[in-house]
Amino acid sequence: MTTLGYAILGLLSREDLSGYDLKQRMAGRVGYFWSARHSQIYPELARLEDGGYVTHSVVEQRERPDKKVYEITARGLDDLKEWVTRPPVPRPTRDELTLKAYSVWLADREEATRLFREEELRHEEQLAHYEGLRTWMEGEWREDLTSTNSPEFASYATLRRGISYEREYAGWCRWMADSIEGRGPTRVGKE
Amino acid sequence: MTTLGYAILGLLSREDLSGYDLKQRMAGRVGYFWSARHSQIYPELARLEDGGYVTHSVVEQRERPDKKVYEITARGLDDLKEWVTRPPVPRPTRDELTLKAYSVWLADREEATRLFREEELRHEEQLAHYEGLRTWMEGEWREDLTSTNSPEFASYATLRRGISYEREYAGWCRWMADSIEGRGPTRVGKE
DNA sequence: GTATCATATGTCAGGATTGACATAAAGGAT
DNA sequence: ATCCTTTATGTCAATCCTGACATATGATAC
Repeated sequence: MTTLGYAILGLLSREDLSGYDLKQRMAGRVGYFWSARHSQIYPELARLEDGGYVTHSVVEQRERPDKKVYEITARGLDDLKEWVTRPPVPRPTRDELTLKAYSVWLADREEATRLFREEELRHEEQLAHYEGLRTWMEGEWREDLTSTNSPEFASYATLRRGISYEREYAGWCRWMADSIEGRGPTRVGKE
Repeated sequence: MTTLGYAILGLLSREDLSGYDLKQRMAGRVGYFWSARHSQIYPELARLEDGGYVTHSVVEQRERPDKKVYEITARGLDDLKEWVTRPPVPRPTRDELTLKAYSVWLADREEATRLFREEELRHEEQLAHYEGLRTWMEGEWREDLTSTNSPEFASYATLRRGISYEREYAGWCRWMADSIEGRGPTRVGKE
C-alpha cells in the first residue's frame, strides 16, 4: 500500500467521497501535508478497490454527470489504523529554496534579497490564512478539541503543524533577506 | 537542467570533486536540504558534461582505483548564478508523519503517544547535532560570516534553516505527544 | 446558437528517484 | 588463501508523480 493510498483512506474514514471530491481535497492539501492530482487518484482508487480496502456505488445525478462514491471497508479501516502508529521510514527533505541558499554567495545582492523577501511574503500569507482557520476551529470546535479521538482534533493537529511550519519558514526567509540586505537580522523576540 | 544538476553545480562551484565525493556529500545532505544516491549522480554528471556545464579529468591513484574529478565550467557557473535567484516553482510539501496526524483520532492512545515521542527524540537529536555544528562555525568562521558573499555564510545559512526546521518539528511532536497523552501540552515559553 | 465553465472520470508519456545488481582495485583481518 | 571493507564507477527495473491528452454532461454567459 502506498502513502497516497493511506491519504485517501484517511479522507474516506471521515466521509464517503467520489474521486472528484478527493481531488478537490487533495489539490490543496490533505491536512495540508499531502497532495495528488486526479491522474494519480483514479488509478489508486482502482487499486484500493482491487485490494478490498474500498467499495464504490454509482450515484446518478440529475444536474451533473453520474459519479462513483467510494466507501472505506472494515479491512481498509483496520489497515489505516495500523498504519497511523507505524513509524514512518525517514525520507529525505527536498527544499529547493534552501538549496539555493547554499549557493547564495554567488548571487547578486539585490536579486537575492528580492527572492527571499518574496518567499517571506508567500509564507506569511499562508500563515495568515492558517491562523484564520485556527481561530475558526477553536471557536466552532471548542468541545471536540478536548478529546484527541475526534476527527476535529486530528484536523486541528495538522493545522497546528502547518502554522508552525509556515512561521518557521517565513522567519528564516526574513533572516536571510535581512542578512543579505546588510541591515543585519531584525530581532523579533529572542532568536 | 534538473534541480539535482544545480545541487551538483553548487558543490562543484566550491571545489573540484569526483562522483564518489559528491555521493558522500549528498548522502547526508547538500546544505541539509537535498540528497541523492550515486545511481542518480553518475548519470547526471554525464548529462552535465554533455551540456558543457562541467568537465572531467582522470586522476590516477596508487592506493585506490582511478577517479574522475569534475570541474565546473564558466557556462556552468553562469547558469548556477542565474538559477540561484530565480523563484522556485512551489512544490507540494509531503510529510508522512503529519499525514498520519490527520488520522490519529483512529489510533490507540499509547501507541500514538509512543510514535510522537520517538519522532520528537529524532528531531531533538538532529537539532543537537546541528547546534554543535553551529557553535563550531560561529567560532571557526567568525570573520567569513560577516560577508554574505562567502561560501561559509551560505553554509551557515542552510544550517540555520536546518536548526529552525528541526526545532519547529520537535516542538510540534512534543505538543502532539503531550496532547494525546492527556497531560495537556507543556508550555515552553510563549506558544 | 455557441462558447465557456464546473462537474466527472479516465489514460499515457516522460521525468525523478530508489533499491538492487554489477564490476574492480587495494588494504586489512583471520 | 579468503573474506570484508572502502574506494570508485556504472546500469537497470520499478515506483512515484506531473502535465498533457481525452471525453461527456449540464449550466450559465454572450
